[in-house]
Amino acid sequence: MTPNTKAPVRRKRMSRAERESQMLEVAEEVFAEQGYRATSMEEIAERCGVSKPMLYEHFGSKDGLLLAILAILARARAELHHVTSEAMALGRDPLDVLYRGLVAYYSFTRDHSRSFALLMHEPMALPDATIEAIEDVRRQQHGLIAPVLASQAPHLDPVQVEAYTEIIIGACERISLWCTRRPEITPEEATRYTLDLCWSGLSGTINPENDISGS
Amino acid sequence: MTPNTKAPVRRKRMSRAERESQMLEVAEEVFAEQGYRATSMEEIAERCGVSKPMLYEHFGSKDGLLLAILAILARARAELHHVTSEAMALGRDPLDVLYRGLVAYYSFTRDHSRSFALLMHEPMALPDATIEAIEDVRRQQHGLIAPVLASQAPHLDPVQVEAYTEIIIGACERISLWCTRRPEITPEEATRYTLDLCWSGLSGTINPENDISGS
DNA sequence: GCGAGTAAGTTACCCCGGGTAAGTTACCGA
DNA sequence: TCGGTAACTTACCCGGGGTAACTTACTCGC
Repeated sequence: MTPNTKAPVRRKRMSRAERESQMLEVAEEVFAEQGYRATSMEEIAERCGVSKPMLYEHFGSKDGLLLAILAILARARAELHHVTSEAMALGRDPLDVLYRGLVAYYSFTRDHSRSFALLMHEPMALPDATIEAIEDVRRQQHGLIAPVLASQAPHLDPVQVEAYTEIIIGACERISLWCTRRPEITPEEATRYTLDLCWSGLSGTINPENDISGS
Repeated sequence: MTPNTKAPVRRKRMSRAERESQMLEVAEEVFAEQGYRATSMEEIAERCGVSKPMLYEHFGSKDGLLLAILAILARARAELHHVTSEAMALGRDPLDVLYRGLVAYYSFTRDHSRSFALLMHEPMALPDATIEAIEDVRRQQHGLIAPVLASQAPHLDPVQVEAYTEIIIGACERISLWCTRRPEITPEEATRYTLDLCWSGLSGTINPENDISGS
């Protein structure tokens, strides 16, 4: 008798803009929950209370949908860029500039952690076991680096050791990827760059007397 | 008349071990060429001169095949770990230890660049346009960071600026990911850790008088 | 009010690619 | 030479991305 036996979900008709933003919201949530590859368009559509072709009407393809989500992120990012640039302009010295930029970056990634995870967390599309394999590589690196830090600087608290270790791992990954784009860089040079920065730091390199504006 | 009109590829029968290693070799190549998602089992099978179910016989699934490749990589990595550890044990001071470790790491990633790219290059499974979006984020960061370095340290050559920028980007990505695992870390703390390392470097933190062995 | 036009939505389908069941071929040892 | 088995094939299933063609409901001019 009750109509909901036949119509369990109250499917409302919506305007294009309304529907679109609802879809984006749902899709971001589902992607973040299950990863990109594991999520079917069917499921997103269902959760929107709508059928699959509607999604295609709005976004063209699964990739298109993801791109639309990323575009939102890009707008936020543009905002970040703007704010950061202004903050940098206010910095009195390079250290201050870096400080402001970093705080903005980390705040941003925290406030947008869902989209950000979608972007940077590779879980998205890789087979589960593979992610494990990748993390194994990192754990191994962690196991190599952290003890050195801990034993050499016993006064550091464990969280600090962890943070430094993460930084070094990130730096290594980035640089070795960079090396594939610049094959002329030898491992020794790569090492030198890495050590210059991680060991000596920028403080010695950047002239503290300069201020941020070029002149 | 000639038999190769009907049998273009000379499909030889092989022993299990022979076939398996051939498959791994081919698969690694094709994955590296086209990415994981874009590669079909059919194509790998074809290039092996064999039919699809053979792949499944050997590896169970597409993910299994990738895992088997990664396992090879893991063995090489174990080798690296061993070599690196020994090198580290020879290091006279922390800097030397880091130096040896880094050279080993970068040499390894270069020598195994194909598998390594497979592992670390996210292209693997993400839609192409998405990769572009991710790279956009990085380019933006690059655009923020590189000018600061360049203007503040004019004596650095461009390659160096690029390297340092890559390191900072890598560090930021890693730390912000780390923050999602440790939500109690504030952006300000994250910034402090990043700056401590990238600005001041480890040299001040690690006591140079300690030698590598704990005692 | 009422029909035309359009935007929102649906059903039913294609096809590709991962994965499998069942059958076929070639090698090897007794 | 013949049986057994390991290497291999054909022919299929099915889930999910993507589309064509059709239907429903709101809106606006008369």
